[in-house]
Amino acid sequence: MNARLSISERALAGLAPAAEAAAPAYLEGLNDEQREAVLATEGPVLMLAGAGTGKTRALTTRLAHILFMRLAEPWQLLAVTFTNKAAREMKERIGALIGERVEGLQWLGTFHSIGAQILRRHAEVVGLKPSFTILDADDQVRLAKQVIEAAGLDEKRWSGRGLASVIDGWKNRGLTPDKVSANEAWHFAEGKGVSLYSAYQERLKTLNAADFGDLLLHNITIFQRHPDILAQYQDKFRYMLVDEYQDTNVAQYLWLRLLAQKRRNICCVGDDDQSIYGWRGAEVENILKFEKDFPGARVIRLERNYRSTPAILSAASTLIAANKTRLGKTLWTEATDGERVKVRGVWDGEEEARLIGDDIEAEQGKGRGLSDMAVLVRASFQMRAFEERFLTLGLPYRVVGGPRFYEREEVRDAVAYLRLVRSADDDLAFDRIANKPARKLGGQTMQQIHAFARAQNLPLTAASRILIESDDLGAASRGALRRFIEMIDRWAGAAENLSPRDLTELILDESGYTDYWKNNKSAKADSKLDNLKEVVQAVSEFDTLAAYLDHVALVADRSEAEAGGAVWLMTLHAAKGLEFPVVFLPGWEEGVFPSQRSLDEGGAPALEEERRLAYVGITRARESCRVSFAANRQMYGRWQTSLPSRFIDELPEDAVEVVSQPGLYGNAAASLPSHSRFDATRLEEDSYYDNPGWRRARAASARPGVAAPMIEGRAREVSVSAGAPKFAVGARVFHDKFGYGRVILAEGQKLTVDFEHSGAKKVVDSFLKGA
DNA sequence: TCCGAGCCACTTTTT
DNA sequence: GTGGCTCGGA
Repeated sequence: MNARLSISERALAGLAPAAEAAAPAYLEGLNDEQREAVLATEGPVLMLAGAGTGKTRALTTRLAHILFMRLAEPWQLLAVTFTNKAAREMKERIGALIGERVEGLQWLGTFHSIGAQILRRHAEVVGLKPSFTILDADDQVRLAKQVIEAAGLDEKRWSGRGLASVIDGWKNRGLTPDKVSANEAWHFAEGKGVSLYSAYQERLKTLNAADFGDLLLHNITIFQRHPDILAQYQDKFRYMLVDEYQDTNVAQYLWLRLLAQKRRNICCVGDDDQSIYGWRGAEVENILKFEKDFPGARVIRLERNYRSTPAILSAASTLIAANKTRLGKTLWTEATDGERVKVRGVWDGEEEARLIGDDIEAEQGKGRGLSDMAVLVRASFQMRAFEERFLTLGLPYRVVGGPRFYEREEVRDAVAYLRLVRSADDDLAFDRIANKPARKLGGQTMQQIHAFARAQNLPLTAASRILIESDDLGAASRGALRRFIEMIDRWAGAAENLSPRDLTELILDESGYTDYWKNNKSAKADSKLDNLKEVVQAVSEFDTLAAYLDHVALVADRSEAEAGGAVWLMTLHAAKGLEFPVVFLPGWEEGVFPSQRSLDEGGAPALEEERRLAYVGITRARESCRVSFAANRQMYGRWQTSLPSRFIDELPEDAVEVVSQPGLYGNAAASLPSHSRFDATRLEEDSYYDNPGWRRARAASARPGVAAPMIEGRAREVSVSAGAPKFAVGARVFHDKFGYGRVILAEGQKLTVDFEHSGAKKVVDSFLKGA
């Protein structure tokens, strides 16, 4: 074991005869595994950190420790994260430990921001100028579209979006056009995929631009072509730290491996059970094969959980154990009590939203803060039911996600002006704002400019300069184009003397862009103007236009209003890394979660990823975790009957409490003339409720004492209303699925209707409208 | 240039 | 059910 002691471990041991006594204060309060993760500074380390096990603490302490021990200076540490938020938090927490030296951590950031930093220094190696523009997803799609157009392909059949995503996929896997296999080239446009990819890359070079994928891919190319450059970084980075390693894609993996090859002081932190980004290129494989990639790697498991109750942990652990491809670890806690995971079956999506709303109000009544509660959904379309319900209740809520500030039309327009002023070759920016506001540069004129630029192989601005001196354009268009180009030139000149803020104000004013929205009478105009002011505000925080534009492209965080007192509503993906005392997990139905589409497209591995998503969901909860599923759900305007999610069956019985309502099934059903409402649904599909989860739900609800309704009052309402028929025999009705018909038999809620097109069917009254 | 009709698709989404 | 996009006409 001694041989495996790291420099820092030996250093610490050598500090004093009693190492314990000499241990620095920052090691106090760490458990054994965390401490091991902090001290094992030398050689490859894989830190498998389960949910809620104090990962962030361990890794920030580790970095601080390296600095305290003077094993490296701040600028010799490479620490990569996926999100800006994670990078920021890490920096703050290290700062709290080491003080102002934290400012020297210039290589702490996201993969993309660090990739961009390196690329700016060696841009010429891959044919770019150091001032290259970073394109966002939207620009990428536009560019891809142009490439498809230029190749004369049917744009309906082959969308820009499609090409962009195929190219993205290749870039995520570290493939430059020459490395894409012939077989894969068929993934797009019948074999033209690769030539389109090459054309796309050529266009990027002409535009002096890089997309997100390029930021890393170009790095790899540079490292491979110039071993001397690689060696320089290998020497520089004495210690490397990678957060969320399970989310790395192949390109990121290759990048890391190149950099770590020499010193091998790489510490990857992650949790294979929380890998939920496979669909955008993440390879769980990376974390699974770490020990193979780095022989002699030390694997440290953080399994002691400080977040959740035993029942929540047991539910999560049992569920995730059904996955085959995992390294395996078991969370444990010293906590002993706490409530079990509640599983509730409801009639439909609306009722689910209503009951969760009631639960939230009940918790609030008990003194729980609203921001202590979160509703986590699989897909954003599920949010609507909750928003509607919360609005009705007047319950403050906050949606995390959605369109981000820098993705909004007006913000992108304003930024496009700035981009064009900074880099005249930025054709995408030119295209975007040349005629916004309208300045007589309509589609006709723009097409002529494009055609000329393409023929001469020039950027649009350069082409425009020539065109305004020629007679190729009509007098009106020529004048309009001249005024536009002169405006750009004037701003570019002004940029020398003005602060970014003043320049931005000047541009927004002189271009007429602000007036464009002032004159717009739509309801959106006000908020658009506000957002423009926000842009000016944001710009004024930067010393140079270039710095601002990089910020926009790379650090464009969603602006999350930090207002307390609101229930959280977000997707499971967005919830990763967060925790809440009370978590609601609605929509656990086959088809919704696991998502049918995911299963169709990804098969067994995709199912495992869905299961990991369920695991992430459950482990967000500290005290209370409430899963629910609906028997019926309206999707895309159609009613669908659904099966409880297989994940519900995978939860351990003893950690779960099934909470159901009378009137749905169980006791109250017995009081109905012949069938429960659920029996009525069985008429349509007999096997739906013949599965273990459902049988268990029924059995549990029949057991007295276990199935106490969560909200008694409401539940009783449901059961009381269960007997009242809504339509009389002979009534004309409308059904979403079957159309018009006439009621021929009524038994409580269960009606037999003779439909005009599909004949007699047994249906439930709630699916019917009067007609 | 702008607006409405028709058509389509529709998980997750950082950088 | 809904929103986004395209196309054609005013």
